[in-house]
Amino acid sequence: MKALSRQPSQEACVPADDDRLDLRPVEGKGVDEELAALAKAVAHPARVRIVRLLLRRTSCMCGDIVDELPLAQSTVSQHLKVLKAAGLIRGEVEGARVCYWVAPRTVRRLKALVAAL
Amino acid sequence: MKALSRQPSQEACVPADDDRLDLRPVEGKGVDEELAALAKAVAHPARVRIVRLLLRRTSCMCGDIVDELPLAQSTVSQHLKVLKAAGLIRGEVEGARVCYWVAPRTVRRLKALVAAL
DNA sequence: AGCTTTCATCGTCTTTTTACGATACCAGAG
DNA sequence: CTCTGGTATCGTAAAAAGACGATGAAAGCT
Repeated sequence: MKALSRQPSQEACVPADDDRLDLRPVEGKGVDEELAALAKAVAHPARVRIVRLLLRRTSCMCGDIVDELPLAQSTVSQHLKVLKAAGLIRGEVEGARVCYWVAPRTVRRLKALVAAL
Repeated sequence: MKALSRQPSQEACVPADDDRLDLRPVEGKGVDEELAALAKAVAHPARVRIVRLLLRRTSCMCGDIVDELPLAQSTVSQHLKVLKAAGLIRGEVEGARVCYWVAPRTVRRLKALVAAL
């Protein structure tokens, strides 16, 4: 059933996310809310850390994130939930574990919105 | 007494903020907190709006911000306080009014930190 | 001196965030 | 099937954020 196991040692573990150019506007009424929402997702040191961890890792990383942070497992899980809700990361159940990776498209969007300031 | 009145129609109202290149690191322990703090300052639609307003205006803008937002004056004042505390904007009393402008250096710093993700 | 305008701060209330332990869930090992 | 390890979710508590009206302070006008 095509188990999509973590790629052993390739460039990154991002499952071919949308890589096209983003043509959406970078300012306007709704865009303010969009930027605010993305900024809020990153508005916590632990979540910044998580995003960085996922970006730097060549493999998918699962709950090893918990070991990297001085927080309880449930708290880390909450932060992951926030990041996922914002679309910054994605997660997929991998047997007993869960594999997380960043959503490059949303990260690019965040960069574009901030850069457009 | 050199009243520093709002420049009538020049490029921007930014009073010659530090314009040198920023050589501080863009990742690391303390940097996560720095980015988180800056992101938090922008993690609200009203504050994004304010920053944009101040960036786009050729004149300084004062409490006209209040007229642009669907919020009470005290609430807007609070948002301005948050932005000022984060170093993203600066304010100076101008007679009975207060002149706000963005701090380009901090905005650049934010852009650098996000771009480095 | 009074009055008005402009803005900040205070006090209060409501909502959201953050954090944790406890518990439930699910997949794999034995 | 039972146990175990890895996660998510629940319940709860504390803290912070967000919003508003009321009040206060300073400046300018009459």
